Amino acid sequence: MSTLKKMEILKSYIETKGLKSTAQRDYIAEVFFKTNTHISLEELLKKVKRKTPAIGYATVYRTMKLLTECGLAIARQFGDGQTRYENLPEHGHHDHIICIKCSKILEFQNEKIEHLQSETAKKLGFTVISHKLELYGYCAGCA
Amino acid sequence: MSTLKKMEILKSYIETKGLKSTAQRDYIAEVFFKTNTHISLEELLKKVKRKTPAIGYATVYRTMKLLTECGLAIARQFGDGQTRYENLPEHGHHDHIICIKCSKILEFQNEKIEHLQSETAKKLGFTVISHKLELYGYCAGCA
DNA sequence: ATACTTATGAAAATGATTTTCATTATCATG
DNA sequence: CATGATAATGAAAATCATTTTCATAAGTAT
Repeated sequence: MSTLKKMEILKSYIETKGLKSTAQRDYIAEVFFKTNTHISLEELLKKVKRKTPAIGYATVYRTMKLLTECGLAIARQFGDGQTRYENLPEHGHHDHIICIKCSKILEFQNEKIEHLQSETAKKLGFTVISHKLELYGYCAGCA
Repeated sequence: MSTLKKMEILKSYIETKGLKSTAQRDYIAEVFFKTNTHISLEELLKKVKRKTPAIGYATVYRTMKLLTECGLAIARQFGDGQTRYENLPEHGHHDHIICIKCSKILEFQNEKIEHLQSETAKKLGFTVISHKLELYGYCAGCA
């Protein structure tokens, strides 16, 4: 989904909820929609402050909560104590592999796994709509 | 794996690390190994305090860290801000498939998927230690 | 028993996130 | 376009889970 489309969704969500549109919120969302990693709040705040140093971290927290609420961001905890926010990918879906020592996160796709998943589900009478797959282990550097 | 076997593993882990065995730690581990849900530290502490009110929460934290380290517990975050600990199931590992309509949860096992996972990880330079796989969809009754 | 080291419990510290509060900005309406 | 009601902001304080500190109390090898 494009950034433009996401901004539209946000706008209409704000309208339906009777909220007000603000420059800070729009800018935080805009910066976030440009990311393609699992960004922590701290990192996002740093990015945002480059142009708008006056912004407070509470506002960033509030904005990310809003984006999570309306489905434009996915909040994930990988076990290092910090929530990371994932921007919906432009094209399709991916899974994660996380280093339990250095917290490095890689993304991967595997058609065969996806296929096996729906097959396994079918045997149990289920139709798969979505899934979450996270692998935990040691990366090359930490092995 | 039986509770007894887990206690043995813990004991040998403690020995190899040059740690000392204590009544508190043993008791916390024993109580934890009897659980079969995703228990929070608070809940575990409450259970433990029924018999040993003098125990401090720091000790429970320390013990769960130890159990997690030696693979006898799995720490999970479901997004409510609290870490939950999963006791290794009696019989091997399983994943979950969840109906998004009626919330039914089934467990399943699939060797092929596990194999593909470690293969995929290897290509990325990772060694897999554990994983989380959750399928979401409609069960037979809700399709 | 002794000496050395680890474990414990209570309290303090930490770090991420949330809330409070005074002030400012938005927006529908007159 | 002024107004009034209400939401949003930023800074600071509060909260909550978790970790660390520190003095004291075991555990263990000798």
